[in-house]
Amino acid sequence: MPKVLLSKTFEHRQVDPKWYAFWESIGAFRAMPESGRPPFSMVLPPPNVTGQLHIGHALNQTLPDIIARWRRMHGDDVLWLPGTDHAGIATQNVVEGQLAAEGKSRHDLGREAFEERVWAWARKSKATIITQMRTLGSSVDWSRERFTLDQNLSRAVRRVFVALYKEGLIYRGKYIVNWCSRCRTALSDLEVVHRNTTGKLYYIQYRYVGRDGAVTVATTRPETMLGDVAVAVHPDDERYRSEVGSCLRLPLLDRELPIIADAVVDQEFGTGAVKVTPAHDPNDFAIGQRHDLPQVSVINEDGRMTDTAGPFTGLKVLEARGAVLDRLEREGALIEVKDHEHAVGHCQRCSTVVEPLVSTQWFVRIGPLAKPAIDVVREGKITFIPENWTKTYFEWMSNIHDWCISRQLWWGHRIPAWYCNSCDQIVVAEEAPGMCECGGSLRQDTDVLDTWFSSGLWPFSTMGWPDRTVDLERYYPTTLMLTGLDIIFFWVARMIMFGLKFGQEVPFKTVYITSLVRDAHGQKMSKSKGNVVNPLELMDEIGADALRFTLTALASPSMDISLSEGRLRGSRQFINKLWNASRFVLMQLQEGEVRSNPPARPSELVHRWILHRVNELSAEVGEALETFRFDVAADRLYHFFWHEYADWYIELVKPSLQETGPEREIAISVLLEVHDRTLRLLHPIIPFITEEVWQQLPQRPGDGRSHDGQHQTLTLAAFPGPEAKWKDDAAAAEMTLIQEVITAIRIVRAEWGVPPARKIRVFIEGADELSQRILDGCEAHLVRLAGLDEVEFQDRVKRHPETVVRVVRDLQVHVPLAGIVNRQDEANRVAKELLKIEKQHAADQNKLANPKFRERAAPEVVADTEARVQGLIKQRDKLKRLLEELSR
RNA sequence: GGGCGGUUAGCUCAGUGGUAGAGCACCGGCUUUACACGCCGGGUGUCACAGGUUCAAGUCCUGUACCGCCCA
Repeated sequence: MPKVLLSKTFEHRQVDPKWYAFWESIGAFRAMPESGRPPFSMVLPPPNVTGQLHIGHALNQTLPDIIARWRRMHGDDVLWLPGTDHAGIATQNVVEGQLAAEGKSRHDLGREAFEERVWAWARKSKATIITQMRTLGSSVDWSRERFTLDQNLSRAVRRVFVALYKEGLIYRGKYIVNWCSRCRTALSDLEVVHRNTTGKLYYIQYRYVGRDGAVTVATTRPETMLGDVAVAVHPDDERYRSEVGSCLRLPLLDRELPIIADAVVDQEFGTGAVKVTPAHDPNDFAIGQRHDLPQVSVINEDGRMTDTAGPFTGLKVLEARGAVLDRLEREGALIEVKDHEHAVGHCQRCSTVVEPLVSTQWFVRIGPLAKPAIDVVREGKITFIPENWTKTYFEWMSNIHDWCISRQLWWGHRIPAWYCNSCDQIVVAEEAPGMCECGGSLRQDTDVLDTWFSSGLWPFSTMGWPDRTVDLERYYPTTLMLTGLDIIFFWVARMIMFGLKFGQEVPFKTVYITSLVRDAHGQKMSKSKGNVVNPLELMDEIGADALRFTLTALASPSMDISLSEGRLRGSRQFINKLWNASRFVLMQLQEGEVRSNPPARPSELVHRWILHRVNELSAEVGEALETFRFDVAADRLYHFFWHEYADWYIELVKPSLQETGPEREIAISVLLEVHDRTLRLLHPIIPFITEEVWQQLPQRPGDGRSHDGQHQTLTLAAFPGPEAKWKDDAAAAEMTLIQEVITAIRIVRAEWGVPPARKIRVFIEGADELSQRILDGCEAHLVRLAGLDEVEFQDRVKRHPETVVRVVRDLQVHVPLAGIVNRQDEANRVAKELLKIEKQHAADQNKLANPKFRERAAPEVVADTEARVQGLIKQRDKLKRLLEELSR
């Protein structure tokens, strides 16, 4: 009595959560520092608590999960440490948006209540994200979950801040920064996104002081002229050389401006003379420092004009621009206006135009941290994959500026600096100091740190640093960093800098950079375009495995992923195929079927062949994963499972499964062996369905034991590697011949419309001793898979006018089709094939006729070509004879 | 402006200097009791374009066009 154990369709909605809960309950994903097994660790940039995971996260969870599961099956002690990031400005913005909807601002709540509110949101978001990660199947160690604002992680932040401050690598000062007037905070360079904008270039005339004549300057931001303190020209510019040192009068405000020479001025831009506004332009700020110019601030932190702006005080920047232009025009100082394309900086989080302005902030002196971080990559201690990201990394790291780390936000790590209310002492300390040396009371800096300050510490702060913990000793440096390209600067670069500085070592050895997931037509997903794919909805529809398989199959290096419907459908169908083939296998088992090992070398060709193939597959998949070719691994597995194992092996083995005795026993043992191995190879990519099936297969007692020895799980079963004993190239070659003969007969049937149910006779001519032996042994297979009632081998088959003949290598396959075949049509078909063969033959013949080819091509290539030509000649001659017979 | 990547079948993409491939879609035929999310058969192509290197180029080099990303 066969036992049917699997439902007719794969119910991912029931199956997936069941196994995730099981894995967690047996501690399958827990790192075990005392295990003595080789450690493998990943601490990846965590998702932030602004909301939920998107499809890009699905990719960046799936790929490391494949690696983690694969390494775990190899017996490594895997630590994949999960967590979430507080994402200061982003999360604050989300909650502020919610407040705005209630008609409130954070100031209405006050700092403490607001922080409470953000915490509440963060907890909610975290819960959502954790659910999503479980749904995806991420095999992380939840017992070690961290959040960037956890107590210990905050302590690590303070420790680092204090240490860098003491070393002079953190300083406080008044410099020009990027300012978002909506978020009311400073931003780092990375938080400013540049968008090409068509604006205007305004030409404004500044007259000389005390004499006739004028200099025209060009600017895209005329309102900043109110803060001008000089006009700069290039020292080599002949047009202005003699004017350097003269004075100009600033229109509207009558301020006197010297003409200065500075090599940074671009002679090609505008008139070659530029206004200098040190308080509102980073380049001008630098010029101002070189020439000891004053800073005149005319825009304040609200984005309005300051008192210094004279008649324009209180106007918003754009209003001021209009008003300034009006006045300039009336005074005849506005000479010309041109369209001008340029990049305008916007706040990454709220898209407000960023205002460069001078402000007192905290900075990290980045040079001394960047240099070693560049060196370790140059020395190969850290490798980027794909390799070309190395260049991007170098490019950015070599042009890096001091990093503004203070943010005027309420959500984040409060800066551990205190100011004395009595003197101008600043106390920087890990814990709140009592009072100032002078006895004065202290107040803590109200600002928080840039989120990415804590990002840099993530690989080791999560492991307990600054304490010397067991985890830190064992799992740091981590083995692999895997993340998106947009994270290289925010996280990866900072982790390398801080890792070297405080972890004493590189934080990871390999950095795998994933691609962007786009929509079906390669468009970037965005809410405004409405093409966003929600991974949870998608998984609900097709299951996590189908989504994972799709992402994996498309994850080829450096290529963005277009999430095409066709690919998703293909994966779902593959999962279905896997399910049904598994059902078939289980249906063959008897109650209490015991798992026995297949014989070392079965006598049946099909068994030797499939064992050889699954063995080769193990090698290919292993190698693909070693080299991060996720797409190759998925492709090989798909092809093997469907088009070798299911299409051929299962079909070929069916009769043996109906038998009793040794024939069936051997067939079952091979079938189970191959099925089991394939499930293991597939498991890292599609964990749920493979575990569901594997649990139903009879197991060897020792396989996949959980850590406590109480359970068996595919997650902890050994990942198959290639084994010499299964290698059998002869079986592969013999099987190919069988497949070619069967296919040839099937083609004849299809071409002549022979109904599948109708059995036909076939004569095979010209078989040598070897192929005769092979085919003889597989006669039953030919009969079954080609729909025959008889196959005969003859040295010389008598031609019959209504027999179709196909040439397969040295063989001629005769298929009598009396009453069906049309001689003329068949003659045309043979003529067509002959033409193709002759064309190929001519091409190869030409090659061989070329003495240079024989001289310079690799000997194997020449030999291959010669062998091919011999084959083509034989085929050609046979086809020619056929054609003659048909034309008679 | 600088850097990087891409252009291969209708769509989404692999491709190691040596006879152009996969999935989906499509066409023809099938209730072959694991699977119609299936089975059998079918390739539908100027490998963006122009030069070059080579016995041999989708693959290497140079340039052009278009698309995209990053940085300024």
